[in-house]
Amino acid sequence: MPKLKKIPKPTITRLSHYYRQLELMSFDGYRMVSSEKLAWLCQVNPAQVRKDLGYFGEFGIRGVGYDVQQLQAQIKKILAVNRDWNTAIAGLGRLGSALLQHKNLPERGFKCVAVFDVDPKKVGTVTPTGLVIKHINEMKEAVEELDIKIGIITTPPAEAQKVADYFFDAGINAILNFSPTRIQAPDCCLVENIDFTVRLDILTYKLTRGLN
Amino acid sequence: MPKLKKIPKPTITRLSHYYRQLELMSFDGYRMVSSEKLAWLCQVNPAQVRKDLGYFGEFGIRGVGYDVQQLQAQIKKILAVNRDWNTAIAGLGRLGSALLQHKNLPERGFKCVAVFDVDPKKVGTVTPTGLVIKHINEMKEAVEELDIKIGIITTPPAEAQKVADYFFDAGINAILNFSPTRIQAPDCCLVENIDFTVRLDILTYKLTRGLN
DNA sequence: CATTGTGAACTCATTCACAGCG
DNA sequence: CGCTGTGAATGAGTTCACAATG
Repeated sequence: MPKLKKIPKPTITRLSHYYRQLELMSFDGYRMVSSEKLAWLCQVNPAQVRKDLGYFGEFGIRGVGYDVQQLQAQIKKILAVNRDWNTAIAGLGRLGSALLQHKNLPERGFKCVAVFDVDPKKVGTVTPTGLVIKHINEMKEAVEELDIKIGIITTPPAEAQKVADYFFDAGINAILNFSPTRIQAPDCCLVENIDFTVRLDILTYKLTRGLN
Repeated sequence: MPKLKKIPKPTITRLSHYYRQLELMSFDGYRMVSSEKLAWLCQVNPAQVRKDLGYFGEFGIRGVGYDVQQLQAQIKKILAVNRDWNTAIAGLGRLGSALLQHKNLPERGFKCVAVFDVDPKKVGTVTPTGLVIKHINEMKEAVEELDIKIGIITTPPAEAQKVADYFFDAGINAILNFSPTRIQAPDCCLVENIDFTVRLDILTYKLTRGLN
């Protein structure tokens, strides 16, 4: 019985990692897994695994462990990835195109159903995935028509906020932002940032201090 | 005088954000900034900004604020990005190619000086940036010769660990991993992961719970 | 006198340790 | 008996609140 307690943000991140490992184990034919083994695979503490799962229910069998497929299904439901999610990519440079054709995303249920740009050379042309590139001012109609739930921003930094505002305006309230910009969003909206240079900065910092 | 206290990991991430905002402000001609303004720009608490900086020294002027350019220079030094860092990309699919040609990275001093793949169709050919694609078993020599410090992995997940091991073996101990794989690394080595699907999972989770 | 720098208070997250149970 | 589930203990990180000061 799910304790109604506040769930730590890092728990969600870890659930995603558990999910992937369970997927791999399932592939490899494993039927059961202990918190210890799953923890080892995800490089966390076994108690952490049990606590994380404990926020959402009792999924294990004492003395035995967790049923791999069953736990996978449970986490799928928790993360709400037991369904497809339509996405749209704005900014069809090299990075945007790479994401568009990235196998991983549709496999996991993230379908890119629309792409936007402002470059007149691109707008109107067809992507390798068979989508006609739309102008960002066509966003509102596209979002409604195609039931888009997540906006992915791969524009240059200078354009990112503008594009985000278009997305919000079109009724999207979840954004995955690849541009190195802090996006200002309304309270009702979510932004997840993926910023390479921040991660590289962390590496250089640690490389020059005595590691860790 | 830098207090010799343990520095929280999130502090480094935020320093990178401060750095970018200072860069932008510097561009826009601002000379001074208060912790309050910088905090607002980075969407954090002003006390957080002061505490973060406080770990490394006293950079401000009481009653006035911080000198934009000076603070920028200080953070540059802290993050060790006041110099160039040579990188290598392994896995020249669409994502790897996109990163290779990404303007942002060389601008910030991250120079890709070598690229690796295993595909015989790719090895030996020349990238748009003028690099001859090498086979991963040529890594050791390349790393020494070209003084590569950071390895970037953009291979499919199944190859990631193998490529990481090649990197470690070649004497690299910092890796930026774009494949959705938990990489096992020796204690002396650093891995930063950039995993889109985890971030998308966070969005879907939050979208289906009452936001946040 | 506005704003920094920082100990102290607080909030959030992880780990321990063991009771509960199949 | 072994492993889960969880309250209690610990640890990490953030925010408060105010003294220090240019």
